[in-house]
Amino acid sequence: MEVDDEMIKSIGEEEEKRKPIVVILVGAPGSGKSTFCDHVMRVSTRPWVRVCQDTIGNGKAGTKAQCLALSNTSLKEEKSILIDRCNLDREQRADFVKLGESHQVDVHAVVLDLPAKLCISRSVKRTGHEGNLQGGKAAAVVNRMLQKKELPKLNEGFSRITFCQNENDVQAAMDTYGALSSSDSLPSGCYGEKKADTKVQLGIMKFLKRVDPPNRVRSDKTVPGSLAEIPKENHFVDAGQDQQMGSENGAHPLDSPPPTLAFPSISTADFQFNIDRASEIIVETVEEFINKLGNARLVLVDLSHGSKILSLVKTKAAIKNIDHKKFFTFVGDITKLRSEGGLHCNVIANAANWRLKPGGGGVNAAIYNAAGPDLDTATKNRAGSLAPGKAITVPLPSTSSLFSKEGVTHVIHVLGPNMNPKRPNCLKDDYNKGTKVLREAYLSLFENFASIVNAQEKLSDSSSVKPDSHSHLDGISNCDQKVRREDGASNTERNKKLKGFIGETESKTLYSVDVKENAINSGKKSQSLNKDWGSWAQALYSVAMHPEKHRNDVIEVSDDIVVLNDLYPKAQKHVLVISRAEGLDRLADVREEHLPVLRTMHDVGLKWAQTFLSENESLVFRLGYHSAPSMRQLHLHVISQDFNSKHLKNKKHWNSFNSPFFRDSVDVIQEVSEQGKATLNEDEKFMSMELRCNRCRSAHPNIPRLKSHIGICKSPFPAPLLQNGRLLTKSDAC
DNA sequence: GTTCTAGAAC
DNA sequence: GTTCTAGAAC
Repeated sequence: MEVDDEMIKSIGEEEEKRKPIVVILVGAPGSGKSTFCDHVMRVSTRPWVRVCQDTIGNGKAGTKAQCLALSNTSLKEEKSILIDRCNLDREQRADFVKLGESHQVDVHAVVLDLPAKLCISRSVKRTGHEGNLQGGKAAAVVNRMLQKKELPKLNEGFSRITFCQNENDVQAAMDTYGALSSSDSLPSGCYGEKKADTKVQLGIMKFLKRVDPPNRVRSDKTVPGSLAEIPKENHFVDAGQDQQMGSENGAHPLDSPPPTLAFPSISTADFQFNIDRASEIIVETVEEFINKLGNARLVLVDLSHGSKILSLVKTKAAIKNIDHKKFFTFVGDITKLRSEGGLHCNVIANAANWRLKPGGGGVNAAIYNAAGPDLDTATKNRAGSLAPGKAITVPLPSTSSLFSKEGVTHVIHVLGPNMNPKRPNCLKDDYNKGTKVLREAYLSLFENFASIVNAQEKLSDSSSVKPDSHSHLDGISNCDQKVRREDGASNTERNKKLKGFIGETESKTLYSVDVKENAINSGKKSQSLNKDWGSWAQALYSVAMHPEKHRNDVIEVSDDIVVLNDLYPKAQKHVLVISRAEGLDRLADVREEHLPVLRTMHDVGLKWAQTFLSENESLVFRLGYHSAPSMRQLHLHVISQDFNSKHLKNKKHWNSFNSPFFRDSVDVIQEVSEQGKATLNEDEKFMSMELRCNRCRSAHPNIPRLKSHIGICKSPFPAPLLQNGRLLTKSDAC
């Protein structure tokens, strides 16, 4: 931003009298509005009042009306006011702009238009949550808000608008407002509007110089800070016309980059696939896929400046007129694209080996090194090997530094054909087969990426819908509060609200329809996303990600968990407490950092058991996890021990709750806190164990006989179950 | 996860 | 002949 010093100094010459102003801050959560206010109020000699919807309610959700009331009083007292709420769209600002007219004062806007990723990371840090889930949600909320962003214009009623696109701009604006004495005023007009901003642009150009010869510098205007835009102008020969920047009438491109897959050239390094043929295949498969990807982008990455594959692909893509906004090449380290390259790629592809093992060299070694051991663990949980031509998606645990530093959420392992006689499965010179396999590899890679994009779009929809349950709140203006809520500070109200759904077992039919639809959808869209989970196994995942779409089945929802009645209860009372953490598919994924989730799930489970116990004292509850669940998404079973259900039909049903395969929640929590993970008794042998009564331990030849026995057995439960709170009875609940 | 059903067990 | 299990398909 360029503040005109001379103009500032000329202020206040005509007016000696104190004249308050209204400064409306405009910015997403995490853009620095409160910091701005604090700074100005600390250094200024002018009396300021900060009108903050977050704090105005004294701990409760503030309202816009309260903010307006405080604004009116303050202006009457000749105090200037700082409106500290998001104010991202015109409608949200309108009432505050009107204050100018009613109090005959100037109304200014200070737009904190910082990169989305910065706002997101601040939002996450501010609320003290660094985990995957919270981070992802904060991101979704901030992104969603930014989509609705309407930058202020003078004709809304502002006399002055200051746009800040980076920290320096913000500092300058804080200095400007901080320096205002009671009688000063600032000149009217727009300041720091988007144009080729030297400060930011320099930073970008410095980077570009490093990674690519800088002989294609564009002179047209760009959006500073919009890192998503970087590659377009630099990585294709004849990148062509400016297609994206035109922000003529205030329509600004999003600050958050679209979903982006960075991938190395497959098989052309160690596997010695002919580079020219490979470039053909890349361009062809990209061309086939690019239009199926919405606004998502594909980026071919190579470390080397003189990369032959990049230049061949660039040329061929240009000939085919492939949209360079959606596909471009990039020179850089695939493990440092964001931190060193400023290119945010949420998904990266790994040129894997068939054993899916770390090390070796090249991209595989680099990615495993950068990701840390979590990638290996996560990969092993998905698959043990990979066939040439195939790809497999591995969600990156939030503990991985690739996740935290680079914003990579998924790694897709791809195995291409090998033409190198010194490596396994060499095709010798069979390029017929090699071409087919390489093509298959790229298509599989892009398909996996498309599945991730689909899943993330759904997630973002979900996050944007959830706050609507607070429909009494004030839409976007409450965004700061919403983010906080997303982070789990206040769930009780929502929980209470939804608790009313309990007992609506009739809704099962609806749920079953949902499940079927979901199965069909995921069968189509996510076929390759989770090869190890059948399409039918996605139902709980779907509920966890989109509880709002399953209102009839969900009996409780918070930021961390969803509770629903098991669709096929195996006992009189059988509910599932499902974690909402993306990537936490099953007990095997649970690590020490998930302890808070486990404890929350346990507490929620206990609460439900107690609720049921208060309705029926004779029940006994057990809380636990299946060692190897059939359904994706970590879920805690809260199940009464009568097992009186028509849905309990076979040995597996029984043994999954009555053998070591069932892991008590208390034990899981203890093991995870002591050993960092839970013991899994996954062996199939537990499923085929003889059928024994859960009370007297008597054996029974088949399910019907067992069921008739347990219907009458009144023996006490075995001693181990009575210890450590594994069983919950009425007396425990009191 | 369930459903369906062939064929084993009774 | 009927009951029950278990594997395939979804």
